[in-house]
Amino acid sequence: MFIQLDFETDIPIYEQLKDEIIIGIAKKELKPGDRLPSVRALASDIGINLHTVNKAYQQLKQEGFVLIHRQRGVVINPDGAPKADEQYKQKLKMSLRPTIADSLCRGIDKESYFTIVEAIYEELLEGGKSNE
Amino acid sequence: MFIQLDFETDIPIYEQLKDEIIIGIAKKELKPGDRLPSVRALASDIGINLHTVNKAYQQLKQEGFVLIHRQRGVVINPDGAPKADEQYKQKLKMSLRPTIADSLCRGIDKESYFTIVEAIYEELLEGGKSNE
Amino acid sequence: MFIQLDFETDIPIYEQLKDEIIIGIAKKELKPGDRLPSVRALASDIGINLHTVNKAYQQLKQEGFVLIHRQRGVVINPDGAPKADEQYKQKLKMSLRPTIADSLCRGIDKESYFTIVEAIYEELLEGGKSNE
Amino acid sequence: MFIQLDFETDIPIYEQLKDEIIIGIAKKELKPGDRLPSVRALASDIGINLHTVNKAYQQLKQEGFVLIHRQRGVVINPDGAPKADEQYKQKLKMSLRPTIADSLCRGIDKESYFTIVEAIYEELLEGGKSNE
DNA sequence: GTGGTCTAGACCACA
DNA sequence: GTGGTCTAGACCACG
Repeated sequence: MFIQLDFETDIPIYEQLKDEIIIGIAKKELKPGDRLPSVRALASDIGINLHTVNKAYQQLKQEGFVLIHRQRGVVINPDGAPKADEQYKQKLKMSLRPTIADSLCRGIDKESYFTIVEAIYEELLEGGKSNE
Repeated sequence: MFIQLDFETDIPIYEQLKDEIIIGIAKKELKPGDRLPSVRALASDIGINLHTVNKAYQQLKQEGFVLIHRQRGVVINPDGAPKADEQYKQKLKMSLRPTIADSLCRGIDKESYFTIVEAIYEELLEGGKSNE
Repeated sequence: MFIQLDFETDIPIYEQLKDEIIIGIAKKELKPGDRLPSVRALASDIGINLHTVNKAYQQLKQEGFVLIHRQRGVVINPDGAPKADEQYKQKLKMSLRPTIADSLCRGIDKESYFTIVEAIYEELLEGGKSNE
Repeated sequence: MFIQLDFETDIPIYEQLKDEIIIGIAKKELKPGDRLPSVRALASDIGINLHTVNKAYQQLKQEGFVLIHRQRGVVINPDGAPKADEQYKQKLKMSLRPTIADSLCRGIDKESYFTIVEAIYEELLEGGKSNE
């Protein structure tokens, strides 16, 4: 489980951190019940601000990916993340529409798009074998 | 071609505007050579500042979707948008990975995801029949 | 002597027109004493506004490239353009510095730059053989 | 590194600012990785609006001269500016042609022109010794 | 502290 | 009329 951040992009660091952790969960490199490093440890490890790590953790908790125990620290939600409801799918669709429209304008047809998505699924599903 | 903006979300207005226009192009409601409203007209139409509209137009110009023509104002690029290269696909993939991982964690499998994407393509491709 | 205008660039049309005429003079396609088309003729010929052509002509007059006679219309200055003084050279240098700096940053060394300039001189000096 | 602006000329301030910074990079007064002043600092320093500085910075970013780094602010691109391709050279040539034609008409021959360009190169290349 | 966004209102150049 | 530039001042997100 490597955390790779890009300080030059305009995606906030805490978002990137969240994303990396969620990808880790999706890949099953992080399993329900697993402990995450402490805010301090992770911050100094990556070389970023405490608040930044904290913000990521808080949002992950808010979204149900992790639980924050006083004693045990931050752990991956043993029950797994909350299942997607219709509202989630609706938001997903809304967020996807602009990028799909953009790629469509640039000549990426449905098949090419699916190929790309397929590649991501493979990376997420197969990548889990080498469980870190 | 209706421009629908959400002033509550944290997506910048100029981004939403860009997205709407790109979707319009994808749906072929906006065709190569078509004129867009003037910054002032559109701004007062939507009820936002002309600089915000201008920012959207400038970025669309920069990305090759529109030309800013001396006489005719802002025009959909007659040559269409620049075709996607490998770099674009790579960036697309990178931007898609986190959302796919997120939905995967929430129990949306590949088939469900494809269904959603499929629905978007239908909306974009079929919507063109009723040209605005 | 073809006037080629680009309506998509951000260089004003009257500037482009001026440039084309000056290039014509440099190439000796336009010789001292030659008449230029009337404002009206040229405007309708190129499909631009009267005022635009007029502005170009006025500035060419102002810079000494042409004379505007009541009867004979616009003619290339029989005495040639005014010779460059030190002030002109100074301004030229100032205007060149940023582009040279830019190309230098992008890896164009002095030799490459000279090669480009050389090509332009050839085009201007040799092109005159086929006098329009 | 002094920023010298001319408020009389019709060259936009943000362009002059860009030019000054690019010249600074060419002269190696600004080296890869160097930080530029914050928009606010530079704006109040020069006595212009922060949006004007921002516009210059944004365009420099867009052209690859600087990165806008989350933590470190605006930084000279550590990898240097993107190398010139054929398209760049073509545009350079196009932009040079009118000024060369103009100076040619005014009696500046190739040798005189080269002398001027030579002087600029000396200023840019030698100036680096006295690193500000 | 940084840059990002949005607003408001001004003036100018261009066609 | 169009877009381009500049100013001024506000609020927010990020780290």
